[in-house]
Amino acid sequence: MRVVEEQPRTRDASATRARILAAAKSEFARLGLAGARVDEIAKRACANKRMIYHYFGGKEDLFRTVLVEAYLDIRSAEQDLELDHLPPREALERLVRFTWAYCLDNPEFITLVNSANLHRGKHLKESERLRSASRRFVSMVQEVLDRGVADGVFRPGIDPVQLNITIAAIGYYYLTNRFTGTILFERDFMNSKALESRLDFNIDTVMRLVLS
Amino acid sequence: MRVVEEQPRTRDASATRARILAAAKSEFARLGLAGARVDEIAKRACANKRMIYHYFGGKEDLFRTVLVEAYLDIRSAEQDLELDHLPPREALERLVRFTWAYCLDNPEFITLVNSANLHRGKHLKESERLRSASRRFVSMVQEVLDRGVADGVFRPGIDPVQLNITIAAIGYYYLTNRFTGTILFERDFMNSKALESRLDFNIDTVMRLVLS
DNA sequence: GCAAGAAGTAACTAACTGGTGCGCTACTGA
DNA sequence: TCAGTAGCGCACCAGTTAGTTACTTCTTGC
Repeated sequence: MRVVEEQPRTRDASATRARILAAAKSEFARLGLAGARVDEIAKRACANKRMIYHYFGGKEDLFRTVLVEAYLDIRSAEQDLELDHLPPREALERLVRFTWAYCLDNPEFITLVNSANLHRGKHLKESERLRSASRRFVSMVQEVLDRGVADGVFRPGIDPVQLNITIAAIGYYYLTNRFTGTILFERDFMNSKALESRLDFNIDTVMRLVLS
Repeated sequence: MRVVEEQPRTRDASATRARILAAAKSEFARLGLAGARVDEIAKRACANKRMIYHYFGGKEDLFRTVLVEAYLDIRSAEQDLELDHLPPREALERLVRFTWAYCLDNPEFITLVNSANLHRGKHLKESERLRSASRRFVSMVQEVLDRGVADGVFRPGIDPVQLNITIAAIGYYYLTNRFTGTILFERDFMNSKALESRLDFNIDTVMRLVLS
């Protein structure tokens, strides 16, 4: 049982840290690592710039923290899907829907990942925590595939990593390139009908890929 | 033995312009719009910074030019595929292989497109030339689909734009996110065997999607 | 109640960055 | 031949940027 809440302190290290992190996430997502400004992050966090250096060390380290947290967030959300409680087909469809919805609801995630890769992944290299979370995720998908094969609904021999990449790709690409896509293909990528069509198309793509 | 070539002119506007454009493409691709440095571009182009402002107006305009040229290049290469000379299945497989190979051989293209979208496509907005090139491309794919349906090998009702997006996505995503992918999934994304597997997987994905 | 450390602030700096003013030089057309 | 122009280079600027120094203020354990 939570005792007293804790009275509104004028100083609150963890709250300040969290505000900085949120502001940084938003700014790095909006402008990239090079484009984001430390002063602006501090301003938006209603914190003094000095605090960024105090809590995170520097701009690059702040970016690293933001990035790792963003990845841990999605991995954690994936675990909550509880795919093992569903029949294989439904489980897979649920994963496709989730991946799509997550990118839609967390547009910063996409641009952060893009920035991370622009910098050749160097901000992610050390994180064992992330690697093990990813391992869990792959096993989860592997398990769905195995059950599907056992039930005779999925064809055997599908690599869960390739499948994951494809599921992410068909949603992620559409959303990250929505601006150039809208211009080049002269259609609105983001109205609700377009979004619905794309999701349907993606579910269809994945199902045709795995069904036996 | 070097033949005449064209005598080494001390001044060559179009050559200088081209060197700047090439250096800019490389730098913008490597570091993004905000990360690239005008001084560095000039240095790598063996040109004076002043020339960048003379030929292109400014950093943003230079980026716009680089971006439009990059898009025109891929659209032009797509037209050279001559898909209409091939049976529908072969035509489509050829397109998938081409898209993959193009991203592999022109890694700058991917990061330039990412940068363009980070800036919400604003550098592409005016280019009618690009829109019409894209229109031609979509018709080309539409025509392949139509022939496939007529031949009874493809199922009807497939949207060529959605198909294009998917073909691009499954290659592009793998390559643009190869750094984080390599780390998270603990496998080398770029050795020749991995690349071959991915291409096979992608061809399979697209074929299963369209075959009747 | 008080010392000590943690949270927070403001002003500063050294280096950098996009962009220019201006003059020099080679080519070209009449 | 020679004036005009386009290509080019130097040196500079004003604004910005990541990071720091030196300080004050609050909180907490004892």
